[in-house]
Amino acid sequence: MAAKPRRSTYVPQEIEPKWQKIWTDRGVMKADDAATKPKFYNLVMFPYPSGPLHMGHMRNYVIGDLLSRFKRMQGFEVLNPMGWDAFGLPAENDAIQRGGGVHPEDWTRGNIAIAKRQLGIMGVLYDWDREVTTCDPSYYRWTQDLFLLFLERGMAHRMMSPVNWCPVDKTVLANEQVINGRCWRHPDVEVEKRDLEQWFLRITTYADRLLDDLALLDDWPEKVRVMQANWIGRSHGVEVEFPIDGHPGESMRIYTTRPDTLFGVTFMVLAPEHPLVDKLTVSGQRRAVQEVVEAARKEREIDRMSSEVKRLGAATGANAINPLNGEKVPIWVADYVLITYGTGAIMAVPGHDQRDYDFARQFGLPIRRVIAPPDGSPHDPDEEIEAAYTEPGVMVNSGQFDGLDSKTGFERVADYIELKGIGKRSVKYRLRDWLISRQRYWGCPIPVVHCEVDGIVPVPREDLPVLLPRAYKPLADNADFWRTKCPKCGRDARRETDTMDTFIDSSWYFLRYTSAHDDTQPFDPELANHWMAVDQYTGGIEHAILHLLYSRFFQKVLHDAGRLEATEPFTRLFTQGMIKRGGMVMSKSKGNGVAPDDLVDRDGADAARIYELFIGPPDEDAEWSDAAIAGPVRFLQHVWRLVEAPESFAVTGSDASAAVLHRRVHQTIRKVTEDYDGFHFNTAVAALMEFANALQKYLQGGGARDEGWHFALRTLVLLMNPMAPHAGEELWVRLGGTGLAADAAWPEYDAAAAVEPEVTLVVQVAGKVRDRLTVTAGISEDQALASALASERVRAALNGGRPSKVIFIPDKLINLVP
RNA sequence: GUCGGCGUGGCGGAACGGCAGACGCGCCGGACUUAGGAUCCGGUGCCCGAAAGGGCGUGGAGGUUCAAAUCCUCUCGCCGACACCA
Repeated sequence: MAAKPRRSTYVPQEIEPKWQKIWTDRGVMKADDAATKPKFYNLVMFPYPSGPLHMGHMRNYVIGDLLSRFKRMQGFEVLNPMGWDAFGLPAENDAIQRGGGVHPEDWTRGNIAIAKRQLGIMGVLYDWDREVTTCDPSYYRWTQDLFLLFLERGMAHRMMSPVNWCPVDKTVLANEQVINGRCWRHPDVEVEKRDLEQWFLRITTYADRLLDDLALLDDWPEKVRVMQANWIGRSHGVEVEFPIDGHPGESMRIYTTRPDTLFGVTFMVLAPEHPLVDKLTVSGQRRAVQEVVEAARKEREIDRMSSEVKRLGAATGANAINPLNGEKVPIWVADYVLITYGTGAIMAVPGHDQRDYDFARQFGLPIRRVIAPPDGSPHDPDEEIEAAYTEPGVMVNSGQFDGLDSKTGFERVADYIELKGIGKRSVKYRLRDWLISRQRYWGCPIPVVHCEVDGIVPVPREDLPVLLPRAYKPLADNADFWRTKCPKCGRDARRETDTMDTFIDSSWYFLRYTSAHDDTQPFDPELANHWMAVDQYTGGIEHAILHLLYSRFFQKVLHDAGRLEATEPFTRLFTQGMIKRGGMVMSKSKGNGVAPDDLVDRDGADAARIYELFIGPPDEDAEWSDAAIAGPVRFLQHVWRLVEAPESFAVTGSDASAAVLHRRVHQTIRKVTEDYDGFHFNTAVAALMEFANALQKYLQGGGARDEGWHFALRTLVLLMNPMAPHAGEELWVRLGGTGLAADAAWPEYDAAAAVEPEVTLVVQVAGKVRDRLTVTAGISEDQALASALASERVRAALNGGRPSKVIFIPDKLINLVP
C-alpha cells in the first residue's frame, strides 16, 4: 500500500472534486432494478430551470442527498433520480425580457446545464442515467400518449370557458399575466374576457377518492392534508326548487347546506351570469340589473380581492315562492353569488349567514331569526340582530320543525323536501375540473386534430410525438404547424394549437424515472410497480395543493387503467421551509440569493451542506446568516484534526476514560440515527459537534489512541458522511477504511453500551430545584428519598419538616411536597 | 373573514409535562505566538450579592398539575394558505 496521504490542514478544495469524480466513475448512485435489497425510492421535487440555483433551492437537494446516502448505508437499494420541469411560461417571459434574442429552448437548456453543474459541486448525487427533461420529445411524447389515454377514458373533454385575452397580442393570458385587469406587457391595454373552447381533465370525477384517500396518507404533514381537503371542499347540502311567482312552470333551483334555515329565507339571489336573470327581470328593473351584470363582469377581470367591501346588487322585480311556507320572497341579482358553484343561485337567510346579512343590511332587506342558540335565549323573530348567527342551534319560527336541533332539522327538512319532490340531497365540491389548455408556445402540444367531418380526432399513437416546432410563436400563428390532414378521413384539417398546462408534465415524471429509456410506453408497469410508491418525497410547501393533487389524480387514473398497482404515489411527504435572507425569501428577483458556487469556493461544499442542515428545523423557514457558516467550517476542521493530527491536542488533564468514550460512541450513533430518521438534521449536527468535543476532551485527558479511539473516529466519520460526504470519504480512507464511505454499512448501536451508569437526580422541594444528586441509574424511590433527605440544602428548604407527598420520576427527579 | 403555523438570551436555535437556553454564531477575558479573522482554555439570560446563595425569567392574562416553554381558555403580534364555495 502506498504511503498514506498526510496533511494536517483541511482544504476542501483539494478533496471535493476528486471524490465527485470517483462517485460518478463508480456509479455510486445508480439504482439497480434487479437488486434483491429492499428498495427505497427517494425523490425530491424536480426544479424548474429558471436560472442558477441559490442556497434557498439547495436546501431541498441537500436534504434529499443526505437521505439517499443514509438509506444506502442502511442497506437499501435507493432510487434517487433527478430531472427538469422544463416547459413553462417563465422561459418565454425571460426570452422576451431579454429582447427576444434567446429561444425558450436554448434558455432552458442553458439553465439546466448550469443547475446540473451546481448540484455536482455541492456533492449532490443522482442516478443521472434516469434524467428526464419534460421539454424533450423523448419525454413529452409520453405526456401526449397519456393525454390520449385520458381522452379514451373520458377523462379529457372540451368545453367553453372564459379566458383572459390580450387584444394586442391576440393571445390568451394566464391569470398571473393579468395585472389589475391589464396585460402584463401592455399596461395601457385592458384584458378582455373571451369564451373559448378549452380542454379540461375531469378531476372532479375523483373528488371523493382524492379526499377520502387523504386518510391513508399518515406520513404526510397534517397541514398539507388539510389544505388539500379544503381545496376539494366537499359539502353536503340540499338542492331545492323555488317556484317563481307569475311564471308557471319556471323555477329557481338553489343549493344550501342549511336546509334547517329554510324558514328564514327573506330573499333569493341569482349570480349575474345566471340564465334566469334575463327571463325574470321586469322592465322597470332592467337597467339596474344590467348595471350589476356589467359591473360584475368587469370586476372579475379587475382585481377581485379588493372588491369585497361593497356588494353589487339589484332586484329583478320577480318573486320566488318558498316551497316550505308559501311565502313570496323577492329575487335579486348580486355579485356575491358565483355562477361556478352549486346552482349559481341561493336562498338568502340573513339571520344565519353573514354574507346574506351584510347584503340585507346594505339593501334594507328583512332579517329573520329561525335558529335560536341552544342556551334558550329569547328569539323574537323580528328583533334587531347585530350579526348573523351561524352556529348550530334550535329551530324556531319554522312551523312543524320548531324545536329540532340544527342537525336533526337538516335531516327532517331534507326528508320533507325529497318526499314532496321539490328537491334532493346533494354533494358539492369546491374543486373544479382542471383547465389544461394554454395558448402559448413553450409547452407540450395536445395531440389531437380538428376535422370538419370527424370532429376531434386523436393523433394516432404511432404518429407521436406531435413535435413542437422550433419557430418561437404561438402555435395558432404557425400555419406550418397546424395545417394537417385528418388521420381518419385524410381531408384537410387543423391541428390543435393548445399546449398543456405544465402541471401535467410534472404529474407523472416520478413514473418515468422508473424506466426512463423505455421507447415503447410512458413507463414499464413492472418497473413502476417495483419502485412505486415513492417512499420519501421532499419539496417545497408551495406545491402542497396543485402538484401533489394532480399527481395523486394521475396515479389513480393510471391505477384504474390497470397500469399501476399503487393508488397513492407518495407514501411519505416532507415539506421543507424556505431560506430567507434580509427577512425575504431568497430569490433571483429580490437579488438576495447566495450562490453555492461562491460558498464552495470559499468554505467547501461540505460546510455549505452542514450549514443548511444546521440552520434550523428543516420544516420551518430559516434566516440565512453569512457569518454563521463559520461554525460548520470549524467543525469540519476540528474533525479533520482529530483524525489527522490528534497530537495537536495537548494533554491538559488526566480524566480520560475508555468506558466513557465507548458509551459516548453508542449514544451518538443512537442520537444521529434517530435524528436522521426523524428529519431533525439540525440536532444531528449538534450531536456530532458534541461528539467531536468529547473526543477532544478524551485526548486532552490523556486518552490512549487505541482501537477504542479509532472505533470512535470511524464512527464519527460514517455518521457525518451523509451530511459531509467529501470529508467523509477522505477521512475514511485516511482511517484505513475499505471501499467507499458511501458504501459502508451504517453504524449500529448497542443499546446496553449506551446506558449511563450514573444519572443526575434533580431534587425539588415544592416544585423548586434545591439540589442535584449524582446517583446510580435505576435507584428506587426509597433510596432516592433517603439521598435527597441527606442533602443539607434540601433539609433547609423543608425547614426541618417531613414531606407530606413525594413524586418520584426514576432517574430524573424527585419532588418533595411539604 | 376561514383554516393552519410560529412567538424562548445580542442572533440561529435546543428542550416539547420533569435541571430552560444543548449545539453554533457573536461578544468578553486569558494562554500560545513576531503576528493572527488560526488554535487552545474560561466566561456569557436578567436582577440582588464580594462570595456562598437568593429572586425573576420562554409575547401577555388566566387555568389544570406535585411540576407548564410544553396541556387548556382568552388575548396580542408575526407569517403562510384559501379567499364571497351558500
